[in-house]
Amino acid sequence: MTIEHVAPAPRMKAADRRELILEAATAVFGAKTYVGTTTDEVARAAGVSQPYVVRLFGTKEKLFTAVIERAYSRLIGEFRRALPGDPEGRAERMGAAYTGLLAERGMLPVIANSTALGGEPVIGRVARAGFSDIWRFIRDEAGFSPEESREFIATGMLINTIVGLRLTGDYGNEVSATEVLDACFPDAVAKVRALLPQVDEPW
Amino acid sequence: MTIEHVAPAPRMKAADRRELILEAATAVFGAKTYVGTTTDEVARAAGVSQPYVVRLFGTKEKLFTAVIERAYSRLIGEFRRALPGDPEGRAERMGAAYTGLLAERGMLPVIANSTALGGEPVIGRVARAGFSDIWRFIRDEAGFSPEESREFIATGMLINTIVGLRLTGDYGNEVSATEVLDACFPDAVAKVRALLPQVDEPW
DNA sequence: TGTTCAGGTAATCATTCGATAACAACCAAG
DNA sequence: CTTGGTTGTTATCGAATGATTACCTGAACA
Repeated sequence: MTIEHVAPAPRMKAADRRELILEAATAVFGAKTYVGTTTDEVARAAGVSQPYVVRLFGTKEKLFTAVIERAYSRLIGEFRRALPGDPEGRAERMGAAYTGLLAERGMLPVIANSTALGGEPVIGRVARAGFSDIWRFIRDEAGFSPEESREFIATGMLINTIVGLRLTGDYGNEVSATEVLDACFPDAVAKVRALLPQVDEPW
Repeated sequence: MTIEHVAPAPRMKAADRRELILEAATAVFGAKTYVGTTTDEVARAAGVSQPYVVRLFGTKEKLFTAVIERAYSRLIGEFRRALPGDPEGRAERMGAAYTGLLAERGMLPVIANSTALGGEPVIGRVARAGFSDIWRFIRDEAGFSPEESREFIATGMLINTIVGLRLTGDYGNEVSATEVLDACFPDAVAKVRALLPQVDEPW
């Protein structure tokens, strides 16, 4: 635990502090994976003490599930805002909404990593629920056909993989990485690239 | 550490023992994620002592990278065996090779999880290298077009996600899981479903 | 102006877990 | 046989880290 005598954090309503910690936690968990990050790192990123993080969320696991739930919730919110308008461009707008959310620190890696945690008893349930919500939204609210849904989700998973692997960092330097990105995002390479390198930036 | 007085493991050539441990480690890492599994669990799954696992591989991290390298290597091996024959059915045969490898304990979750670990300095390099090898194989040896490659990989990532989330098996009734599966694998639902539930079975 | 409670910290504990050391049995070669 | 390398073990350490406890402090309100 880092002992770092510091002026107490300025007073704040617990709800606001919670949101602030969730934002910081998203960034840290996103950069270092669930088990790889300590509650102390989250606390320092949020500018509070480690015990306070634990007290506000109960356990590290609960903190993480809160982060995941928030991420999926935000994602659906973005999708919903992209809904109205010409039905023709709906998929494009929703895709843009997705990449838009990527700009938020840690948001995408958290979502991407969550899909690999189905084996964890508690976290897995939350991750499945989040994914199911997305799927239902796409089918019911957005009205995608099965084939459209599959295509849309698959593209999202591909983005997740590319970001998860940090392949964007190798673009231009490594042949295969360059090729993968060119093949997967013929139109949007620049956009995807511009958004993602910052994923690991120190907090 | 589990103290469990046990008759010494029967003697074996170190190379064979290594392979045996790698197989066991694949199953355990696949079921519980990298940081979630202990070297002691791997050791017990392999029927040897924990310190011996560490000594054979140096560190837990090196053990895991060995597991990943082996997984991608096996995967390319399977793909290569599916290559000869009518070029028309090549993609189908390779897909079958993939799902075939899934039957091996932990193999798929290890590959799937590896794509989320690009942020780890050492493991990330290995994961990227493995993915790049697959990509190069698909382009160069299998001769897929960019669009075919993208489609092929995307489908694989979708499978990874579904398995990673454990949308199959016992959890299948929990959510719209069957719907996801039906939409994503209209032809192969039965096959995929039959293969995957066993991912987490106790070792 | 006292008092009460929410917001927050410092100190410390209890485990867990990867790693190390030291030792023991087996087998092959000279 | 005995000697040396290989295969393995038991015992134990040390660091990391999530959680707990006890305490402090500022403001709102009577």
